[in-house]
Amino acid sequence: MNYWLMKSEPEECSVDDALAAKNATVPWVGVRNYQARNFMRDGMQIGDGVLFYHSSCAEPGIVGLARVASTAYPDPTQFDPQSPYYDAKSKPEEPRWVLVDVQVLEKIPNITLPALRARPELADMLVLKKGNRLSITQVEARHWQAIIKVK
DNA sequence: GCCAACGTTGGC
DNA sequence: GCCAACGTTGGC
Repeated sequence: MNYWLMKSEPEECSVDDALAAKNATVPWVGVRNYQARNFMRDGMQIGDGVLFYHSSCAEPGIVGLARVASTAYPDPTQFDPQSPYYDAKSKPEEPRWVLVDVQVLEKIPNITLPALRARPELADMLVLKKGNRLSITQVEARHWQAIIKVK
């Protein structure tokens, strides 16, 4: 069992959007970074814990608890010329990008970036590292536990 | 809108 | 394989 933090722009898919979806489950479309893709493809298992994070917004932070709800499968948006995530170089017989389904279990009061930084036990979370742009990072069990306690 | 950080691309 | 240029992310 692993834990992850997954960033989503609320304008794209907020925690409320995800909660409103069928079974509170959304396909995590649009990841176009190999490291993040590899986490989904090779690292994630159904049932893994997910911290739902809002990025590129007024109050970035952790806004929900979720779980990995599927194994990895091809991201359909890579084949859709209308999609901003379209990738002309990806072939259906050899898809370049995959995704997993993410199911929100609980919306929590926003644990903002400043609030995360204020907690010494969370200080070395990957998402808080300077220059971190990765949309999916692994979360250590101790960090997960601390956040469950704080929420 | 600015800018630091970092990933990707492409010429050589 | 190197590395400069360029593009993107994301906090502020």
